[in-house]
Amino acid sequence: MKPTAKQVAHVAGVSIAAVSRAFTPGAPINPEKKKKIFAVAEEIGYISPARRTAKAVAASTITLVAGDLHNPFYPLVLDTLARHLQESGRQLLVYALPSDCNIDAVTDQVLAARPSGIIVTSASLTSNMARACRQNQIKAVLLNRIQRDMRINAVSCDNYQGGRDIGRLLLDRGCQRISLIGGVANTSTHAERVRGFRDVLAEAGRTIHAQASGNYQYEIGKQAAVHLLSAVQPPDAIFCCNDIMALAVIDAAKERGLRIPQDLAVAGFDDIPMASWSSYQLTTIRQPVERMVQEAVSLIDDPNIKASDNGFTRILSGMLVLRSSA
Amino acid sequence: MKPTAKQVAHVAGVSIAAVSRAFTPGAPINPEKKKKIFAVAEEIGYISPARRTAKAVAASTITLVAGDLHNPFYPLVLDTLARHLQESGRQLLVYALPSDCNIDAVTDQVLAARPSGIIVTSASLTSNMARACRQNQIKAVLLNRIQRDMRINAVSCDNYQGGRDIGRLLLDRGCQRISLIGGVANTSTHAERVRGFRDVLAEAGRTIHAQASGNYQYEIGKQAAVHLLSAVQPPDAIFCCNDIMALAVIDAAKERGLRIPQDLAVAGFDDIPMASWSSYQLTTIRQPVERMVQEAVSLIDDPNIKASDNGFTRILSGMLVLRSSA
DNA sequence: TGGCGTCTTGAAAATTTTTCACTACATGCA
DNA sequence: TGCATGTAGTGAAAAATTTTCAAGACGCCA
Repeated sequence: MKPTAKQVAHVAGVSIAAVSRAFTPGAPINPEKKKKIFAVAEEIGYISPARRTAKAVAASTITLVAGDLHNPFYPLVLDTLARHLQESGRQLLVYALPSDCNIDAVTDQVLAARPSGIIVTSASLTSNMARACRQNQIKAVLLNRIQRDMRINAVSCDNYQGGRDIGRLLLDRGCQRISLIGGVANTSTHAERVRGFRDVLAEAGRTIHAQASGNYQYEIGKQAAVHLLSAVQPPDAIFCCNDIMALAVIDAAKERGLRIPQDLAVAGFDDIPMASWSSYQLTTIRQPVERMVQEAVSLIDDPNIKASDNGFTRILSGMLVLRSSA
Repeated sequence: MKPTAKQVAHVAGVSIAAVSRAFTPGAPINPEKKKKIFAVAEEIGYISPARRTAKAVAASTITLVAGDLHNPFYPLVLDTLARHLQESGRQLLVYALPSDCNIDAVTDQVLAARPSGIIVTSASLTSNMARACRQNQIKAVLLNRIQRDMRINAVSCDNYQGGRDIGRLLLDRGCQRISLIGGVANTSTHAERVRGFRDVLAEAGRTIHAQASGNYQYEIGKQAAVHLLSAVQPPDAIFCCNDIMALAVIDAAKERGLRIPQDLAVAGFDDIPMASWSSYQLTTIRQPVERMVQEAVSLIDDPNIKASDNGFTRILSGMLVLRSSA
């Protein structure tokens, strides 16, 4: 038996007209009464035909929640996603997280729009948000990040293999004091890139000569480079966990009159457009952005995957791009 | 007298149930009959309560149509706009124009979503799109571009004054062979920046020593630089109409062993994050992104401004940012 | 040809939305 | 202080819309 507004009115102790008014945008109703009506409606599973229509219209929308649009890698993701959705007549909603907020700051807004799926990138999913997505039957996908404690869908480059590839390359180049500038410590991108890098060094009987943290940003990455290059035994190679930091390392090295790669080999991760600029010519791992976007949308579109499932993870190979920095 | 579904049914020669089905997503109805019902409904001004609700929900949405998210200036615009809208409980829809398409490619999609306003950036508005916005009572605003033939709202940096400021600076620096790399010829950003630059040189009895076109892109800008620097009398200063091209010029100059700014002074326009990187330290005009975004949203929100009005233009001052490149 | 399944349709029933009269409350003015 | 006015919220009832259901049309297969 399908729930009706009449039942909502009975349970909430209001008139049927009040229930209808609660669901009609701009109709006069006491806000507290409106809240109560919505609570009861949700409890018994009632949704007005008008809201159902609004929901159906919104179902052709996918939402991107982006934690960092200043890193040139993520505008690429956004651009690719927008074009991909447009090709199938769909729309992209974008939420940009302020740098001092976590995703809980936008959870209510994001879910209120009833998108058919949510893609989160360069931000961590909170358990609050994960629960809310499940309750609202809205699928969420992490893009370029994996959170194993969250049971959430994820699409990521094979960061571990990328880290290995760079480690192998620097060893092959004969580098002796191979060092590392890491990203954000509690992210899978950082952890896996470092783990792959460290494993391949260990397999060759080597350890990371020196390590600093660059928070995935140019300025902090540059400070980390200055710190490492000031050591008594400075590195002769640095793997940076993303390109922006690697470009900062190159800048810092040049300021000290170091030649790239003769005095210092530098490698990054991402292959942002700036990596190919003449001042940098950065050797890096190219993330397969097109494929990653396709897979994320696929996960959302797959009818066999439910919002309440335990999460699927798809790992896609990156590609080593050789330029003159290492 | 408010139009009813009963009237639509009478005019279209169908039942009231058919009219309701036409407006209910997923309800079974012959597609041709559906089209006819919508046509009649539009003619007499009928919209079902369900569709009215969907429309009201969409009215808290603003759409950004972006022609170029690869230029780091525009992700900044997008990020600023998204955050600005979120603060007032609104949502941002994003459409990314493929590089071989004009805005007509997304007009139907964009308008079908019934946003409360459309912001177009790094793309030209077509007369088709302008007309469609007026018919649908949806306000459009050009951001960082002005099209005087379109009678459309626009918000822009004072490109003319910016061009003047750079010209004045290069003259003050004593540069003799002051040259120019332009952007995209039929854009207001190009035209005004060049005009300001040219006017200030003319006022000092000078002309532009040499000129090339860089299409606002790194690679083409670099080719233009190589061309200018290969001349018998190469420039000792180059003003590039955007930062990306200026960074490419610096790269090209360094490849030739030229010192910046002693052998070649370089200036740009935008103040993207990369302009402050150590390899570049670019002197440029900073566009007031926050203010521009605020003004664009203001134009959309202003109840006294109608979609059918002749268009308002707001010009905001940029700021000369001195670094070591000029 | 008959049976079955699918799609579309209008009449009628069910449900939702809107209208209207009323109440309560706040504000301004004499 | 009392009265008039305006605004916001409300439920009953009228109006409008949506859904249900039975019927017809059509295509396919044995």
